[in-house]
Amino acid sequence: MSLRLFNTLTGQKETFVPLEPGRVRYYVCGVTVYDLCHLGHARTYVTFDVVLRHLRASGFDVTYVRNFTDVDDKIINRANKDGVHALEVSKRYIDEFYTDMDALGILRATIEPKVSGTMPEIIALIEKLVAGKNAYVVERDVYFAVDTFPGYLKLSKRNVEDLEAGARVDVDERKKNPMDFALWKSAKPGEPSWDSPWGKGRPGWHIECSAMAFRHLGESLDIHAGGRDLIFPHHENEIAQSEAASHVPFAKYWMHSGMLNIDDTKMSKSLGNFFTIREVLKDVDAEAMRMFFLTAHYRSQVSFDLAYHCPKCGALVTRQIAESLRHDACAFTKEEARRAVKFVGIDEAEKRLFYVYRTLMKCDALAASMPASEGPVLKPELLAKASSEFTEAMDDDFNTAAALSSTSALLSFANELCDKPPKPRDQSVRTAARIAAELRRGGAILGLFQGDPVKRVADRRVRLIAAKKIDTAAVDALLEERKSARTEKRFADADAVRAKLAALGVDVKDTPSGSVWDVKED
RNA sequence: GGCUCGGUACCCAAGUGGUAAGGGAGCGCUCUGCAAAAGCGUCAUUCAGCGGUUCGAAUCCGCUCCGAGCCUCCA
Repeated sequence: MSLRLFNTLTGQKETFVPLEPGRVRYYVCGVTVYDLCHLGHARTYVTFDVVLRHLRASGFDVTYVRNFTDVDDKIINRANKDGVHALEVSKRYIDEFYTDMDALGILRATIEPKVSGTMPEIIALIEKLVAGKNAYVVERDVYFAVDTFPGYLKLSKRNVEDLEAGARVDVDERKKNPMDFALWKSAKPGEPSWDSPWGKGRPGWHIECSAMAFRHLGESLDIHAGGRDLIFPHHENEIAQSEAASHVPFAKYWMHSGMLNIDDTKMSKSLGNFFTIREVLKDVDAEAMRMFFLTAHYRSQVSFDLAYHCPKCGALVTRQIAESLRHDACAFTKEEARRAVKFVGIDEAEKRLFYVYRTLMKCDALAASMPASEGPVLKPELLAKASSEFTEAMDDDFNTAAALSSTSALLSFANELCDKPPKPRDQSVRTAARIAAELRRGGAILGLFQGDPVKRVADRRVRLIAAKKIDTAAVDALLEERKSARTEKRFADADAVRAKLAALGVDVKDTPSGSVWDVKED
């Protein structure tokens, strides 16, 4: 089996054949650093992080370039608003970007260029386009002439008439065609600017990516990726300016990730219906968020569902009620209402994630109970099937949802095995070790299951105790009370104590070595 | 208005011509003094609707209904 991926350019799944055997030139459009990242960014970068990991696991030597757009109108606006220099704004949000991406386990790119560090290349590229008559200078601005590039709109599969019918294109008399876009914009007073043959100014939005890709990867890339919303105009314009200058195909494969919706509408800054990554991570596990994204195919649109609860009585309420800050006799603050919002999909993913970690914990314990030994394992066919299904799913256009489901049989078998290891014991021990290794192998490609299970489970417990405000001293006291009731065989009393503990959100588990407790799952 | 994509069980979701993966919830069972965890079983004669093509359709074609995205800055 070989890797197949969906190419936006051709509209179909194709076998992946890199331009140079064994090597992949991979470019992903990065963020404009003027604000904190939201969940939509998280989904996109998790998606392309998995693509990177799978390419590498498949044996490719990947050069991964992901840029930072640090010269842009929105950054300038932000700088003016905050009364600081534009570069301070971008520096700050690059740091914030790393904080969020690191939390989500997203790997650093091989090269992470910035627009501000690529000016000579950008200017040279624009000069080349002007010299080749694909671009023209008007006063101190430079525009790309879309009519000079026959392949224009081949990626988004539109035609100029359709776009013009939209009638939302800026009417600028100075452009030869309304679709022409700026390569260089002359500086307005107070803006950061760079010297150029056309005077002080800065690059237009699209040219930077072409210049950065050319500089670090050459004129032809294997894969160019980004969010679906970049297909037009951003990627379309990148193709036009790059290919007009180089006369070779800019990227062989174009990959686009689906949008993240909230309440059935795309999450976006302009609509204001967004959650920043970090505000959601206050309430949920980062790895669970990552897993949530991977339970759906990367090209499909994912809905981020919210469940609204009354902060006072806990009842499930409608969004309208939650926003009205009043539910029957309960009244609450906006902050309380926000804290009571449940992220349905992530909560579900978190349950599954910790089922995996508990399973790994049991496998590790069994594996460590005896020195490692050589020999056959139990159900080798189950292991082999899970492994090949996982790889096949990933090879089929990065079908992470199917890959994840291929681990199910392995997980239930692991639990069965660890709970009652069949004899001979050394065979069970080897099998547990093999299953754990296989789960971790697949997990590494998804960027999941790499934590220390004991630590992850313990940390989650601490987090849930804090979130549910469980009084551990009270729990311990009740546990003592129950212990004496049990030793005296006063089971009715013991059960009454169990009920009290349940009311506190605590589950008690009686083991041969005594009673332990955990936070009750919702 | 134009162009795309989608509608699969109570919920999430894979599957794009060979007879409906997986997960969550629910229910039943095993284990347990009770419980939890874990395991097992059960849970869509059917894939928005209606026609058509085919030996065979969730998958292909046509129409209808519904939802979303893009056409302006967006991941």
